[in-house]
Amino acid sequence: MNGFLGTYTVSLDDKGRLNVPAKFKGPLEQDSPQLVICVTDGFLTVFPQREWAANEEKLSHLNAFDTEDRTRLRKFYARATECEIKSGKILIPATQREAVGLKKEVKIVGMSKTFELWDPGRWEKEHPSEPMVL
Amino acid sequence: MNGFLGTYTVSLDDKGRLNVPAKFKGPLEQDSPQLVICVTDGFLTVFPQREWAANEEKLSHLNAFDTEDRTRLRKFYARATECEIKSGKILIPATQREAVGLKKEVKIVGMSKTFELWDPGRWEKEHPSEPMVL
DNA sequence: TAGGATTATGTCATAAAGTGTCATAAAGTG
DNA sequence: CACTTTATGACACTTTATGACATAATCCTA
Repeated sequence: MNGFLGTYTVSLDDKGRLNVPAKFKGPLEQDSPQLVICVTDGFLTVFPQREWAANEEKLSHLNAFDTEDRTRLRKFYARATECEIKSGKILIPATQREAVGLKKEVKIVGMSKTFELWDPGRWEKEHPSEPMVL
Repeated sequence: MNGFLGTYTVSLDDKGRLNVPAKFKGPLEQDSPQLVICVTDGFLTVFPQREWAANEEKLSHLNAFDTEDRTRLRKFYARATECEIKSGKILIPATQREAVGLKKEVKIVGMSKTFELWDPGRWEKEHPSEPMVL
């Protein structure tokens, strides 16, 4: 398994639930249904439970008594929400949908260990097609 | 075995499946049926599982928390899709077919470790026959 | 705290996309 | 030229995506 790969356009249902494409369901559900959704730079990042824990680990060296470190920690934690896959769907909390402007259509973009949710308009604007370079 | 060599013209069936020529089937299936198809510069690149993993390796120094690094990672991952050879055929996802303009006929071009899929028209335009020079 | 409103969840029906298999045609081989 | 392998199209069947709806949980106010 290569992790989350590719770009899909999927829909949110009337209640704001994301229909997770089949290719992402496997990896998500086998780990655990738990996941963390985090407001990043104009889009949402979805961490499977295990991956979130791994990242948290990396932040453990930061010092909660240091002002700058505290700011970094806060960025990480304050924008995150714990969610769950249920019946193959993920309910994206309204505040997070609004924070990045998600409407009916959503681009879901694999990033290997995590994946991202984008408003299609913003996605197009920030990712004009260019040749891939390794 | 010398890897993928040569140029063939093959067809996609009504559902967009590529009929893999016999010469490519062996190398593809003996490794593993898994492969990754990636939108490159106007054509598709097909990586056998193992080869993809090797390329991914090259990105391992990038930091998923850094905005710029993330952009590079995204270029790599977002254009890729995990696929599989099944019954000697590979389903090319509709989005990828559209991205590079594949219709019924496809040029399949060996590149040793990987191979490429081209729309014949574009192939001719970019590769007018000329003597080969090393 | 009861009741009404809002938000969440499960399930199903339908349409669309993906998959396996086979028959035939074409190409390659000795 | 007979035989084997390969490529292609067709079709039936399975899986997936989506919208809709019914039910359940939660929140809020009177």
